[in-house]
Amino acid sequence: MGRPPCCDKVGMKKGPWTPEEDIILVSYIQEHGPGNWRSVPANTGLMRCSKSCRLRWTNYLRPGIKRGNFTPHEEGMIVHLQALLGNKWAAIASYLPQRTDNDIKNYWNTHLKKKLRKFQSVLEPSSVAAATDEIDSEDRKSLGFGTDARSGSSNVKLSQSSSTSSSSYASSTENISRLLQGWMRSSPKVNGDSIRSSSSATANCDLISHGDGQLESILSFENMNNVALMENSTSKGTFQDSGNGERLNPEKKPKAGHLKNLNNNDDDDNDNDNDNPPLSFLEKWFLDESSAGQVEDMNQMMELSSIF
DNA sequence: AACAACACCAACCGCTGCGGC
DNA sequence: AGCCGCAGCGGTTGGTGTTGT
Repeated sequence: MGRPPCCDKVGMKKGPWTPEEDIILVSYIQEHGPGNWRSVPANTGLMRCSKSCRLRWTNYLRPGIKRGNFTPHEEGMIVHLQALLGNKWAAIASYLPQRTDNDIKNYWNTHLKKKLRKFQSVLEPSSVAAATDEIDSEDRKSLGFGTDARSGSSNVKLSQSSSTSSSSYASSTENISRLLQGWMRSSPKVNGDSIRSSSSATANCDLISHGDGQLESILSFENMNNVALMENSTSKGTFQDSGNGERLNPEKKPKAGHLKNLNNNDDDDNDNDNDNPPLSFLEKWFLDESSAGQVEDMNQMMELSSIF
């Protein structure tokens, strides 16, 4: 039994969104702000269910979304966080504010899982020699196994087709997003700082190419600190985009129990959360792990990943 | 050039948990 | 206290583009 799906309503449109629909949705949200999704179809005349509207907004139209290739740093973050959190894509996405959970999930399923598998198979004893040949340097780098100094830019092309399916329409929605960036700056509901800080952090992420240490791309102090600072500076519930605040605010996550679990509930009554940034556990973890035992941890991570 | 297989990703589906009544 | 509606989340699917034969 159960409740009938919200989209069963006769006349509800499904499938890809058209630019016109996007514009309607964006204009509406521009005017009323995100949230109260149920009222969106009714008030806009869109023949879409509320879920569909929310999804379209959060995964595609929301300003501040970065599309296209994942940087090695982002990859590393995802791998690391996935090992930590499991398939809690929303939680993972909260640490990559410019990426949606859907994006990360897709990227994990289509790229990273394979890479990790490849790594794992290659790391089997007796095949270590072959490993260096089988794994291309990009994989090595993005998975955190360091780069050789020759490999230059860290902004490697991760997937030959990560942008292949970007249709002409995709770029038009990018335009919509760009337009919204302007709106965000002027809208009182919007915390433009979050976007700006995110952008700067990402810019830093893009610059990682020290190339000498192992796990550099994953565990760079600088970059972790960027993320942490970013979170800290905005952690009082403001680390969110103009949107409904979902996903971008780790403090909201306890709903799903992600970080609460992480923080080891021994202390979770200890309501000094206001003093402790939500990332304290992760920060420590990252920082500790980055300073020692990196390879072991990577191996451990690989083991964890093998579950999938 | 045509077809098949593969890869990618936007969108959907169904479940869960929270909050209001 | 229990029910109901909603938002959010994670898994899955289907359409489309790309690559290989």
